[in-house]
Amino acid sequence: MILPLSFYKKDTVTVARALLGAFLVHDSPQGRTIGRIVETEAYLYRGDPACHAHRGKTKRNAVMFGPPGHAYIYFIYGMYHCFNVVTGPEGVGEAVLVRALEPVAGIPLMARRRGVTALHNLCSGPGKLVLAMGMTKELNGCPLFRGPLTIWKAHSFPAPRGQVTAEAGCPWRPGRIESGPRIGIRKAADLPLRFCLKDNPFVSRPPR
DNA sequence: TGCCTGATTGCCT
DNA sequence: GGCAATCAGGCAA
Repeated sequence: MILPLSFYKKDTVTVARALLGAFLVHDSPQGRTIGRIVETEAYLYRGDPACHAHRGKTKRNAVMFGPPGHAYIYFIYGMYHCFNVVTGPEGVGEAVLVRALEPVAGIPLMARRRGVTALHNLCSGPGKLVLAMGMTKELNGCPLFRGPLTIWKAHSFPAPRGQVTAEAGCPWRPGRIESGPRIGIRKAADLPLRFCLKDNPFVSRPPR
């Protein structure tokens, strides 16, 4: 079941936690890839200087101020992109950064796109997973409940050809979520807005 | 294992 | 003009 628009209308931290275990599905011309979300970060409109929207709407962050349930993909460090899920009502700039996936399907395609083969290295970082999933800036602003890029509820994805990874049937439970400070930011570096599945080997780095 | 650095470019001050 | 929600590789311990 594809997560409906209503899923994204809850508050941003709730969405960041609820996305853990869900499946990100991208149908590209090269084929389908699927990854299970295992690490997220929340970026809040108010009281969070690290949030792109903190200083108001600009050309770059405009999508964050649009309706929830859409992709916010931005260019960073001259060579990478990061994928976010827009949350909060229209006019409020909040989003959830997806930081790591557990590869589920289309793994050979992911490996080709990344130029590496180790499973735990395919999607273990925000820049890595965008490459592995074949997402581009063209998807910036696209809805996540219809179209080529969708997010499916944990436990609900009908695995292709009956193939399921061992972890695919193991969605998040409250006790299995760990939180801590976000990664790679200087401002508001102490806020505990990073969430990941406890002991999951596919996170970008283990929580401190 | 872990720290440090270079690569590379669009956007904002 | 400087920075940025990153990554891979090099080098030291």
